[in-house]
Amino acid sequence: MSYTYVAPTLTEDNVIFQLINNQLTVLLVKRGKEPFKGQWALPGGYNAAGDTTTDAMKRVLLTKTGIKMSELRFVEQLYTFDTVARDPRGHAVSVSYMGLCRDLEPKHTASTENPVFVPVKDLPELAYDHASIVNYAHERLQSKVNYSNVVFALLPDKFTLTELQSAYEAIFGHKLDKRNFRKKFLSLELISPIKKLKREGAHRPAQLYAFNKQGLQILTRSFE
Amino acid sequence: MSYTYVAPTLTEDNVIFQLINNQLTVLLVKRGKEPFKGQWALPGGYNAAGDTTTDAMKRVLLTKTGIKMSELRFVEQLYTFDTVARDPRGHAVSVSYMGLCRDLEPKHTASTENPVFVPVKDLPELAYDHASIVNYAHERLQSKVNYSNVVFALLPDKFTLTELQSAYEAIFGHKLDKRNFRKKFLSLELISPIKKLKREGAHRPAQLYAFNKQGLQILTRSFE
DNA sequence: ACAAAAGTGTTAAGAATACACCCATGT
DNA sequence: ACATGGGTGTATTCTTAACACTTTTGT
Repeated sequence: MSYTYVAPTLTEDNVIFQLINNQLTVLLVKRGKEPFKGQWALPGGYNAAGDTTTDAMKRVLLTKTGIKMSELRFVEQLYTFDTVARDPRGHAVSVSYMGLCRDLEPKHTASTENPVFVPVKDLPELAYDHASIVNYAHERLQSKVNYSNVVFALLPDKFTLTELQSAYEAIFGHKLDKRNFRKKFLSLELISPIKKLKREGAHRPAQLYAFNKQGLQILTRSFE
Repeated sequence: MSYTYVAPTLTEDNVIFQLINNQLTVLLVKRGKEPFKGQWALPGGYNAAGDTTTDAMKRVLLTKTGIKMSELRFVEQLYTFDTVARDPRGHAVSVSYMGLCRDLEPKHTASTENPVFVPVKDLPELAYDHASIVNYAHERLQSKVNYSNVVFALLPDKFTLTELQSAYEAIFGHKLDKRNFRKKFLSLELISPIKKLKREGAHRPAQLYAFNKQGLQILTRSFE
């Protein structure tokens, strides 16, 4: 069988989230070529023979947005879509990944105009089926923050409880009760206060916290 | 770029679960060719250009196990693995799917010896990375029965509460409390008693139940 | 003194858990 | 009459949800 085998086009698409001004944003690029020239799209591209899907992700991200994969604090594969090919051949298979980061500035690169983080609440029309991929990623993130500490990847190393709560609110898209949030989150024993306060603005300084462990932890008792 | 593009080998692997004698079983085939000749493996194969991943699944299942995809009562994509190729070329990308069914008998086909449902608790050594794929699928199923009615796909249309509980126990791998299970499951309002009893054996006949709705339903209030 | 965000507890309702006996049938 | 699996309720603990005022700072 294998001697006549021809593989379908394999592509790779990325949903990179970041919190900016207490808003959840996603990294988009403006396509410089047909198809969908001039439209906003997720940064994505071809996955060539010899490259694993993470190799492809690394290359695509760097080429299209100037972001190094090592700058992402959390990466997870999402789903593999049967989709429209990037070229006129028609059908393609596209593996999508979600990445979480903080404080990243995408760079203008040769192959794309204007990589930029756009608030998820206010997305422009996207090329291909990318709107549904963003949606899928957002839902995954929402459920993941519920049963893990993955929010660490979107926060600075030292953060206040208000910043933490605000991250959850940005991800869920709704407000949470301050006292209940603090009580519940502290009971998970994922974070501890550090010997430092955040002094900023004309108000009482805030206790800073840090996560107890680096990396992903899965909770038995879910959050929200 | 696309004129020099060569795609990696794309394959497709299936984890088909079924309940047999109150045990969760998974469909395996004995490989007739190298590599891993003579070893047990998941039914899988090539995904060729022009075929969507579900096209590939349909073909692979029918060819290797004689099972029609339409006989599966639930299908869900699991994960896409960077893995060892089925041929000596090395690297391949493999999309895996989970399927749930009941009362299916796999058939001996030209391309495989002995497709057979094997208890998940007592798996033989598997080819490739298939042991970890089965494990991944099992975890997905365990979490999915918790927040959905997906267990319907493994049960007959009419079933007793004891059969339902036994399905959960087979999936979780541990016993559940009878009174608490019944109280909790009935409170979800997914099933209703029908006007029929199951009479079987020298004991009190059992009330039969049916799911209220066909197809997958997601719960807000999780199960276990 | 005031504006602004930080911090803090209690009550009530609902959910989860632990647990043991009687019921209806076939042989 | 007995063996077999079907069926049922209560009390306790834990979790969730609703809710408002005081504290500390900078200006």
